[in-house]
Amino acid sequence: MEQSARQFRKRSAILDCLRSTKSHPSAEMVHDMLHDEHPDISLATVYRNLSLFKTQGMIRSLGTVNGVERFDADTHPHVHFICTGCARVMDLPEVEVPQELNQDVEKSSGCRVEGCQLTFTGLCGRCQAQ
Amino acid sequence: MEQSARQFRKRSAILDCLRSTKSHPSAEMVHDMLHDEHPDISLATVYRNLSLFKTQGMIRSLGTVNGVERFDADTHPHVHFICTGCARVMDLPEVEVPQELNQDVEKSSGCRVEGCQLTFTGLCGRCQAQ
DNA sequence: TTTAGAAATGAGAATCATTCTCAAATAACT
DNA sequence: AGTTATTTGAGAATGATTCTCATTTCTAAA
Repeated sequence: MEQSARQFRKRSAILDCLRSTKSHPSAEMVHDMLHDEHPDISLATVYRNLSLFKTQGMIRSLGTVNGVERFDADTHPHVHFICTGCARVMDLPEVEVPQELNQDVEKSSGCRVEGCQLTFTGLCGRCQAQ
Repeated sequence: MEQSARQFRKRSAILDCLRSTKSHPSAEMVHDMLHDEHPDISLATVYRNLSLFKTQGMIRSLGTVNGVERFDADTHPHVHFICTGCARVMDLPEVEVPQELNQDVEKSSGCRVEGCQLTFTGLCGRCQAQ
């Protein structure tokens, strides 16, 4: 039996929240953002469902920033910038992801490539001004 | 006064260990590898010195794999492959890092780029065979 | 609609990587 | 040797994440 969107209210609220933000939030940030609409949601439920979505390939993990895992509902290949000053994570939609590299990697290493992550770090404009 | 290599035996042992391996180890892996030569070294000292080297730019962090931070003494730009099966981290020396992207990022985003990380994930040859 | 079984959730405990504290050891410089 | 600054070991503290289990919510069939 298929799951309808309405059946698991908390679950879909978590996914909707992640899909409607560009902040690449952590589990705790998602929990905070949901607080107004779902004040009774548990942090464990947020963690649980983010893990589930991740294993299902519905969302991606961007790795950890300052020891905290960050998530992205946009699973299309794109580039990120992480500010070492304020820990913001931003998309860099203008930057091309070199898709042909996947082939190179598989050829030269014998590894089967399932994902690719290109991330720049440095100071965002806001943090440079300070 | 400069620090000679011999002054801080534990510290330089940690750096030497990281420089002499291609396994991109975690703090605990470094601690284990040092056990024969330095059975009295503390895990806290390994963590402490890896953090120090990182802030000094002598080593790089590759981010976390399964919740554990991995380190690399090779600070030259190069590409990594992380196996989702066995958590091995490998260099991909054959793959070119597109250096000119740094300029593109700074131009289009206004961010000051200080680092760049290109990482592929998937299954290594060993894990594909299983 | 009721009911039984399955899945999801909340609350808080447990886990585990990492950082911190502080006293002891070691090194540098007189 | 004596004095001071740095490094270290041991274990406690921290903090993000996961786990447990009782409760709630949903599903499917009667």
